[in-house]
Amino acid sequence: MTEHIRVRFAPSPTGHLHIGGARTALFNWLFAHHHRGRFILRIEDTDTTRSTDEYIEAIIQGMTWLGLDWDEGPFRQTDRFEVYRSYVDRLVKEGKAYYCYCSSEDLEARRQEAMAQGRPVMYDGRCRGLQEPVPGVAPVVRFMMPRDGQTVVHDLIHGAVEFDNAQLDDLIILRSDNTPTYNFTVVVDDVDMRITHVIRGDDHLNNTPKQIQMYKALGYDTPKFAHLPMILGADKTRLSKRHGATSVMAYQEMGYLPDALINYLVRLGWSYGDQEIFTRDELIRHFTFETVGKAASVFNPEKLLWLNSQYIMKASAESLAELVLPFLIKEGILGEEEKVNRDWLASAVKTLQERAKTLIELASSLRYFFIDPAVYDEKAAAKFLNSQSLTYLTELREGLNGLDEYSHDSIEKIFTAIVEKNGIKLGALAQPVRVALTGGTVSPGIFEVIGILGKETTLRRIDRALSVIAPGPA
RNA sequence: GGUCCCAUCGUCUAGCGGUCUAGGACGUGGCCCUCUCAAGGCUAAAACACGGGUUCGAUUCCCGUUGGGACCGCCA
Repeated sequence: MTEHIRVRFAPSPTGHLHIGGARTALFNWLFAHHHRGRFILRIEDTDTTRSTDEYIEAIIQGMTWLGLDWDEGPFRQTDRFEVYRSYVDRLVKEGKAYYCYCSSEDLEARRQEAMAQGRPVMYDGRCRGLQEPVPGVAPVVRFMMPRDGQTVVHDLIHGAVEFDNAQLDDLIILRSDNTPTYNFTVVVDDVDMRITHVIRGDDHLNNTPKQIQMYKALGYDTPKFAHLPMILGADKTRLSKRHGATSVMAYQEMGYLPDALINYLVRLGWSYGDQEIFTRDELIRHFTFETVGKAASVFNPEKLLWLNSQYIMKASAESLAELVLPFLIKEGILGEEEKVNRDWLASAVKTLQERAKTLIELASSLRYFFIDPAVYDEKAAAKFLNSQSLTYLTELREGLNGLDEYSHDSIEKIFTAIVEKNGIKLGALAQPVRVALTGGTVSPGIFEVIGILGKETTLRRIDRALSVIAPGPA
C-alpha cells in the first residue's frame, strides 16, 4: 500500500477567486494528479465577519470554470468549530496553551510602541503564568511557544529554512468570542484531513514554524511543505486590483479560455525546458517541484493574451461557436432568443480564429456576418467606394449574380476574370468589395467572406454600395 | 524596525562548474509572404545587480553589499 498523496486548496471566502489563489489551486491540483492523489477543497471561513456564502460560490465557480475539480469537500471550517475547541481544551489542559486577558486595545498600543521604538513586534507572554481569571474580561487562548531552540521548515522549494524560536510569539488560537483562528485551524484540519503536502503561497512561510510547533504540541507529524513564489504586479508589489483584473472570472468575461489562463499561470514559477504550450495531460505528466522557481514573478497580461490567441487558434470552430454565443448577445449582435445555425456560425468562426485574441474580439469581428454594415468606415469609403471601383463592382455583381454555387473556387474565378479583363491587381477589386460587404477594410479572405454571406446578402450589400457611389435617378 | 524569502534580457524563463560569443517565449523594430487584417517564416536590439572568496575554471558553490518582496492581527 503506497502512501497516498493528499493536498488541499484552502481559500478564505473574503473575495473572489483571484489569480494568485488560482495558481496555488492549480499547483495543488497538478501535484495531486501527477501522483494520483486526492485534491481537497477547504473553505477557511473562521473569520465570520468577513466571510460570505456569495464568495464561497464565487470561488467554486472560478475553480469550476478553470476545470480544477476537487475530490473531497468543499469543507467549511465553520462546521468544525467544536472540533477545534476540543483541541484547544486539550492544549490548555496539558499546559501548552493559556488564557490571556490583555485587551486588543492594549495589544495594539504595545504593537505601535514596539514598532516605533524599533523593537520586535511580538506578544510578550505576560499572561502565561496567570492563575486566576480576570473578572469581566472574556479571555483569548494563546498557544505557548518554546522560547529557545530552533524550528526548521523543510520546504520542497526553499530547502531548510531556520527560525529561532525566540522570535515566535504566543499566538492567539481561540478568540474571545470562542472562535478559533487560522493558524490553529489550519493545523488541526491538515491533521484531521491527513494532508501530506501543504502547498501554498510563500507569504505563509513565516507562519510555518509556528504551525510546526503546534503539530508538535498536538503530537502529530508535520506534512511536507512547498511554498510557492508570489505573483506580483508590474510594479513588483503584491498583485492587487490596482494592477487590473485579478479575479479569475473577470478573465472569463473578457473572453479568455480557461485553458489559456491555466497555461499562463503554470508558467509563472514553473517550467519544463523551453516549452510554452502544454496540454493538461502534459502538465500533469511533467509537473514537479524540482522545476518550480523561488523568485516571485510579475503578471504579464500581454503574454496571457498571446496564449489566449494561440488557444483560440487551436480550438475547434464548433466549440468556439458555442463559446462565442453569449458574447454575441452581449455585443448586441444576436438577440437573446435568436436561433443560429451552428454549422454556419462555425464556418464564420473558422475564418476569424487566427485573427481574434479573445472571445470578445471574435464576437465583434463576427458582426458583419450577421448584420449589414450600417455605415461605411469613412476613410475606407473615400478610398475604395469611388467611380473607379464602380465599374469593377458592377462587373462583380453581374458575375456573382450568375453564380449559383458559392464556393471558394467559383468565386475566385469571377474575381480573376475581372482582374484580368481590366488589367488590375486583385486588391483593386477586393478592397472595394470588402468595404461593401463588411463596412471596413479588414476581414478574412474576401472569397471566404462572400461564401459565408451567401448570394442574397452579398448582392444586397453590393447593390447598396453601388447606390452610395452612384445614386440612381431619383 | 525585527524575522524570513528572493535576485539571468522590459516581462516569463532555460542554465543544475567548463558545452555560454548565455538559449527559448511574450512584447518591440525590420524583412518575407500577401486581396486587407491576421497567422506564419526569417531577422535585429535586449540580461547573468555589485564586491569578495572557493576552484585550473564561475551565470552556476560560499560570504557580504545593494535592491526587491513577504510576514510581524482576537485576517487568512
